[in-house]
Formats: sequence, C-alpha cells, structure tokens
Amino acid sequence: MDFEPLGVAADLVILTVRDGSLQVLLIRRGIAPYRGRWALPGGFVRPKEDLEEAARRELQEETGLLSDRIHLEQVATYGEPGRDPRGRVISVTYLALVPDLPSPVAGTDAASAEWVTVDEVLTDQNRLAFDHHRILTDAVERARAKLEYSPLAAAFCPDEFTISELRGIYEAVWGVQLDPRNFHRKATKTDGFVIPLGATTTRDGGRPAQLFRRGPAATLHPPLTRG
Amino acid sequence: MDFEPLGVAADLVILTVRDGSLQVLLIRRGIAPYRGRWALPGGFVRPKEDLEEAARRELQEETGLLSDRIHLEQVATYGEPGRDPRGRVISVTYLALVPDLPSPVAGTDAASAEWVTVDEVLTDQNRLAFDHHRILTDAVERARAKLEYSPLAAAFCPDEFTISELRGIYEAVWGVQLDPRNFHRKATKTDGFVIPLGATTTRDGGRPAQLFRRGPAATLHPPLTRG
DNA sequence: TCAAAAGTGTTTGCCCTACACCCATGG
DNA sequence: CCATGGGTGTAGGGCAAACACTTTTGA
Repeated sequence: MDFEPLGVAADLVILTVRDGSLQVLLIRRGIAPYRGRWALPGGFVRPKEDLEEAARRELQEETGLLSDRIHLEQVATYGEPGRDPRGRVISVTYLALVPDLPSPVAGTDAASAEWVTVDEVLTDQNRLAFDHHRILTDAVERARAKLEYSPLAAAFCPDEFTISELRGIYEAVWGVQLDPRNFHRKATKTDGFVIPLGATTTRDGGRPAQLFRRGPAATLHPPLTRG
Repeated sequence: MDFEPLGVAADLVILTVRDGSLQVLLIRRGIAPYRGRWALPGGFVRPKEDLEEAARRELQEETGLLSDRIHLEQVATYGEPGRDPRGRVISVTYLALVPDLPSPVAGTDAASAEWVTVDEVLTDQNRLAFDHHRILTDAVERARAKLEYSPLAAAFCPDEFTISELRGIYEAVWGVQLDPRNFHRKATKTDGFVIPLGATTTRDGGRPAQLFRRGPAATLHPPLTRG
C-alpha cells in the first residue's frame, strides 16, 4: 500500500495541582517552527510502537515518572491539514494526571520545561504553538468533567492523602469552594472511592486528619457536583 | 521531514434505532484482508482533507445522508501496530447518530451494507474484521453515556417526533423500560431539550400526541438517569 | 363503549444543602 | 485556653419514583 507522507505524534497534556491551582507542564521549543514559544510535550510515534506506549514514553522523558501507575487517557485526535507547517501531522492527544512532583521536572529536557497555571495559559490565545491552545482547552474540560463521575481526583494526590487534600483538588480543578463537611461525608460514603488507612497526620494543622488511599471504584455513585 | 509508511483512516460507527432496537450499519468486505467478513464503514483520509471532513464524506457515501445536520463526533483513535495486516494504519473513529432512514442504505456500496442489531454483533467476538469489535464497544458505550447528559437522543429522531418516540430511543439504547409519565414530565420540563410545535399526531394510536422538535440545549440539567 | 396511548396530580421518601455543634491537636 | 482544621448530627427544601386518575382518539 502506498501512503501519503504523514506523521503521527503523541502529544501530552500533563496536569497537576500545585499551590491550590491547576497547572500544566509546558516545554519551550528550541527549534523552528514556533521556536521560543511554549508547547505541549510530545513527539512522533515510532514504527511498531503503540499510541499509548508512545505517550507513556514521552511522559517518562518529560517528568521522569515511571508511568505504570499514572493515569493516562486518550482525549482526542487533531488532524487539520496545515496545523503543522512542516507537513501533515496527526496529533493523538493524551491526558495525564500526576501528583504534585517532588522534583518538578526530572526529564531530559528539564531545563526548558515548566509548570504553568492553566488559567494563565488559556487567557492568552497565542501563548502556545500550533493548535495547542485548543488541545489544552479540550483536555482541561475533559478533566473537569471526569472529576464528577470518576474517582480521578485521587490521581492528583500522592499515595496517602487526607480528605481535605482531596477536596483541594476539586476546588483547584473546578475553581469553586466546597463545603468541607458535606464533602467529607460524600467522599467517605461513596463506595470504593477512598479507603481509610487508620493512620492520621497533622500536616494540615488542627485536629489530626485520617489518611486514605485510592479505592477500587471505577465510577462514582452518586456523582459529585460542580457547584 | 521523513515519515514511516503509514495510513490514517476515518472509520464510522453509524447508529440508528429501528424496530425498537439499537442498530449499526455494517458493510461486507469484498476484498482481502477479512474478505467476506463484516466491518465498520470507513476509508483513508485524503491528502489535504480534515479528519472530520473524511468522516462526513464516508458517511454520505454509505448512507446518502447529506451530513450537515447529522450528529458526528470523534470517539477515539486506534493505532496498535498489527491491527491491520496490510501495514501500519491509524484509525480515527467517529460516531454518527442518524434517524431511522426511509431508504435503508442509499450509498454506493448499498448492495453490501446492512443494519444489524448491536447486541447481536457484540455477542460474537469474531463477527467483525480488524479490531472493530472493540471500536464498536467503545462507541456504543459513548453513545449510552451521552444520552444521559446531552440532548443527543433527539439525533436519532426525525425532525418532528413525539415524546414517546423519544422515550423509545432511550429504551432501545439503554435496554431498559422507562415510566412514560415521568419521562414525559422530564423531557418537556428540561430547558431547551424539546420544543412543542402545536401540532399533534395519532400515528402511535390512542390519544393524539403533541409533536416536538429538537431544542437548543447543549447539555441536560438535570441529566436523565439510566434505570 | 372499550382499548390504547397521552398527559396531569399527588404522595412519599430520599438526597442534598446549610449550618449547629463537638473533637483533637499545637502553641 | 484559644486557634485551627477534622468530623458528626440534623432540620428543611426540592426532586424524582411510583401510581391513581383524567383526556382524547380509533374501532
């Protein structure tokens, strides 16, 4: 079979919550096109490499995260002719949700990678290279929607976390304030969402808080609501 | 830029509701590989053609539907090496929801195309060529989920429809029975879901039913529930 | 007059919000 | 003992499931 010349890239929207705000990992492009502009990390899919495999490889190169335990999901594919001035490139985009990393960016391109607040990036239509503004918009909306009916917020947390840390994720991603008391009830009563570890911590001040880990639930019944 | 030899296809999961069941449009493959097996319609994206544009072109070729008014949405992209024995092929899959068509299949390949009940296709893992069983599974799950919080069920209906016809869509897609009286209230009270036309019809027997058309709502508040 | 489907009213129970209140720690 | 955050109890409103009931047609 003959094919037109065409490349397939796996691009990543890597989100985390730091300092109470939703942030995305961006890299500064060192070469043309869009040299010096910020862009989503990503790269071409290799021959014989699966799409998700490529995404996991890029994720590890950028964050150093061995990604078996990292939540990674395909969001959408962008293929408009002309979206890349170098030629026809199809971008398969993946969304990764990671905990606040101890070493911000441990990957090979560390020097040129940076966490940036999502709101700040999205207010400027021209901050990002290619059609990455739109890709980021779509991915963030997906993440916001998924928090409602999936236990995904826990993917932003370290292995052990408190209920108020979990609540902080929701507040940062949705940009709302939630009632701590009602949230506590919902999170702990929803079957399989979080599992108590018995231990407590006082790292947040005040009365010691119970520690939890992620539960086995795949969906939340009933869902959490965004307002 | 050099690229490995690789093709990008737009494949379609075209769903409709006929005779009270959810059905998918399949074509019988006339050539190898998988000659004689059933498969989802689709084809390669042309140079300079957008992905969605390719999907709309395929949709029209298969169903004759001029597709401006047809709901079409991207579901996922499949790119596992080896999924197509002919070489590396990335499949960008679109979901189309169409009303029960007067002329079942009016396209060029009409002779070999057929509506098949989704349940029947999915019970046999080997009914479909390539990885189309999985693609269909994913697309149907997407459709089921979307009915809850989007007004998409109306996409299965003709321009004018009754509330019980709309309810029939939900019952067919979800495979459940819904209370006609409560459903009527929900559908008519949900802002922007359906718009009354003033006219009535007796095509379903019994007391005349009001006719409605699709409303402008993009999402349903509150969502309809699946059981 | 009966069957069939459309549509409305009403009850009941549940969930969710709002907020009062108590608990357990550090300083 | 006070400030801080963790966690429980509870009243009240609103929504939705369940179902009795009325309406409007065709046969």
